[in-house]
Amino acid sequence: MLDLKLIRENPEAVQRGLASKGVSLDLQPLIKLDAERRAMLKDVEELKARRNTANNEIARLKKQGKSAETVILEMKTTSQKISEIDQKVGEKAVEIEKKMLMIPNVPLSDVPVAKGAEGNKVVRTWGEPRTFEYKLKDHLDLATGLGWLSMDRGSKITGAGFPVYFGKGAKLERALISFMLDLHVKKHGYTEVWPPSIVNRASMRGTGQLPKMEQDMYKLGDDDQGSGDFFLIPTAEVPITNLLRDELLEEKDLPVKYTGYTPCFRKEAGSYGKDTRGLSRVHQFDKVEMVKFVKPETSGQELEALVRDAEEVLQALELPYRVLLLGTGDMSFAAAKCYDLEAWAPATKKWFEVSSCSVFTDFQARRLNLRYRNAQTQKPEFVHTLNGSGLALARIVLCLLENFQTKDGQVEFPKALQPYLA
RNA sequence: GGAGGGAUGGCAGAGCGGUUGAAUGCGGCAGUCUUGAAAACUGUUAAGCCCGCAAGGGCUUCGGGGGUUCGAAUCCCUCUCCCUCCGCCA
Repeated sequence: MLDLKLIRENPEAVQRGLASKGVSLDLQPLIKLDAERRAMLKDVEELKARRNTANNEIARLKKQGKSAETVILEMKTTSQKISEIDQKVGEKAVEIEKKMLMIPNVPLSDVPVAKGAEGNKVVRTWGEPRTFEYKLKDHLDLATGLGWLSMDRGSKITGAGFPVYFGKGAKLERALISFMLDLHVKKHGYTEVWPPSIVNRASMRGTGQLPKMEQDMYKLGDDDQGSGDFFLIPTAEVPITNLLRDELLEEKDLPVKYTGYTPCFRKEAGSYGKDTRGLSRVHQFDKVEMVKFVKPETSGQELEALVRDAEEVLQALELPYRVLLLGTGDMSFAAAKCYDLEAWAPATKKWFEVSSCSVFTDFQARRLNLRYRNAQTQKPEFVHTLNGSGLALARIVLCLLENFQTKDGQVEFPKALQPYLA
């Protein structure tokens, strides 16, 4: 959520920021609603001030044993008026919030402005795509042939896009999860978290998946209005970031760094037929995520550190990759700045996004009502939140299979992984 | 699933229709003492919103929503969550 005050006082700048994200949204109706609400608020607050003094008056009169009838009579009509205006103010506030929740975050000033993916910039690459003197199988043929993966059986028991792993394929998932968590915990100083994979509506709203992207989420329960409905998480970002929702942290406790594994569930509505072979785009996959809560002034450097933490996994796995700084047109709803890591798949001959590292500035913190007490001013301020995949498994498996297959159709996994596969 | 008890400030915990925004303790901050620290003592310390250049003023908030009342942290209804006991269960 953006700061309403910012929108009120600096609508042009906000409008420009939104436009760079490809969002054409007229802020004027919102600004008008806000002005109307504040005007009414002023009226009702005056009435309430009068009521408060009258209440004291009544109490005093009663204590003295005098009659308070005239004041009470006056207050009857005043209270009536108050509740009428209060209701209108409340209606405006609901409308305002509804609009506010639909407005995306604005990009930071150093994000390249572009309409679509063409604005993305490769900021660095690591490793050389290997060349092979023998013909490569793509990951699907390879893994299916080895008996490690079955998309067909996944379709049978659930539906298209739900992979089933067997034998070494299954163990590979477990190995990657352990390997990544160990790296982030032991080397990068994150605290390991094992959260639920089902969250409530408030959590989905807190990180920004709702209300905008509801059609992309798997939803449980049939209660559309109430708070009792649940969602399967699309990423561990949701449960882990919401862990601290509605809390007031101490500055000395920042940064808070969590890492956790969860399965991820995505409907991927509207992306059928696009890049869907094998493991490249599935409805359920495993992911290790990193989440950070930081002081605002450090969030820039924390983003760079986050990207490096994710890169280190790829380096340890010896997978050639490139780092993309996303342009304004390709960024997600809540992000202010985002780097994607893409690993090379030599048989499919494509770069696959295996990590996305973003800073959300105070956008999520506002929705989450997550603040810290500034040690100097002693005032609560919103934290900045960040998260990044470290990394997303299905596609990493895809890349590992294609990069490390041998001439005889086997797979020789990178050294770092071998202790976990033993 | 059944039966009870509870939810109050950063935390712990009083209050149970009218000077209660809320006692007290802890924590935080400032000071006294001290070579310095600790201890002790003194003072101070909620958040959000609105008006205002500011000084300052006002409103709201005692889990969420609704109701009763001139007036609700306090009474009623409802939802959510937590605790205890019983049942069921990996």
